[in-house]
Amino acid sequence: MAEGGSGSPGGESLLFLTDEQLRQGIEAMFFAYRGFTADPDRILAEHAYGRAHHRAIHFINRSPGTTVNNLLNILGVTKQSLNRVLRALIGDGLVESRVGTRDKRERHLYLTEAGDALEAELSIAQRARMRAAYRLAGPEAVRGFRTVLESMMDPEMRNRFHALKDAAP
Amino acid sequence: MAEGGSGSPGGESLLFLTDEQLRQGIEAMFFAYRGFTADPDRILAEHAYGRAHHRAIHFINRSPGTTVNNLLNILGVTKQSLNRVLRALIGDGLVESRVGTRDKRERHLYLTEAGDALEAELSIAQRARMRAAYRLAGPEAVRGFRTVLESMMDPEMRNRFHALKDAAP
DNA sequence: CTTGGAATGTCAACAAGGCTGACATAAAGT
DNA sequence: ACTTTATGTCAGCCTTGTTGACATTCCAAG
Repeated sequence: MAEGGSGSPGGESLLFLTDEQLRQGIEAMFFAYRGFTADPDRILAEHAYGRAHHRAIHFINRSPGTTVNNLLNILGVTKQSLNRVLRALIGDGLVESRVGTRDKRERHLYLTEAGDALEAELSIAQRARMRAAYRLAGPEAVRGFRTVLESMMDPEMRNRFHALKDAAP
Repeated sequence: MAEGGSGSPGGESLLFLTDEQLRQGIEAMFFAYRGFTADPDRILAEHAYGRAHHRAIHFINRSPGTTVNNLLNILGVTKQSLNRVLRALIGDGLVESRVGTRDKRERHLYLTEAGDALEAELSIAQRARMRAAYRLAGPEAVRGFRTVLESMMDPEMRNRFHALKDAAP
């Protein structure tokens, strides 16, 4: 209506940009995300945790020693929200919080052995779903998948995503 | 660890199935979904609604006259949760609920003019983000994107997704 | 050395949107 | 006619997000 995405396509094949195609993409994102979180959600429920705990555990595992503030920016929640989750994880002995040596205001976060175990349980399940989808779709499709997802991110999030990627061995 | 996704790849190029690649895909999904919902979230906040309202509005628009139970299955929430959202939308005059003629137990849901207006506002914003991402990535990547997302869905959700697709003109 | 600002943590209150349980009503089956 | 099933509603609880206020601790600038 406003942008005329469903108008007559130009000379090239722009049929993949019609409103109907876009709507299907939107719905695909919705349904796929449900599948994406389904397996971890089941595991988390057994441990009386939620997605918020999963996210914290994931990114602490990804960047051991990360500060609370860094985690805050990655997760995009308030410190009060994150603090509630971290308190639970620290209290349950899954996460260790060490006062910074250089800057003692900072708390550096690490997974304990128990935290590592839960992280492994969660990520193995989530990777299994991902691996099955990747295998079924093939490498070509996976490249496209990654390309579109990156284009969909806010620029700031894209930077964080790349920073994480590049930090990996 | 458990499935050995990072072991030596087979004869073909299976490097896209390494744990590291899968982890990057997982993180890409997380960050992309944030972008995916960001624009609607902003609009919804102005109207004092949330994502739950958006989802209901989207699928009522997609299948006018759908029953509450059908919507329930698509959204994957309890009827009590959905009811709270529907009551608000009906009370605010965005959705109309008509008692079924054949089976009077059913309520058939329709968007009013006002509901249509909000739906348009939301979906225009969301499609704009999607369109930009699609255009940047190109048709080939979009095909891959769609393929991987479909493979990631639970089978039941994949069926619902296809049913919606095929119902479209 | 003092002070301002930044990083962290805590407490309290509140809202959105999940959930379960209890229940009313209409339709369908026996 | 009575029971069962399907559907929708209401009430209450929980997680996880939000703001606001405030204490603490420390670095760094004046």
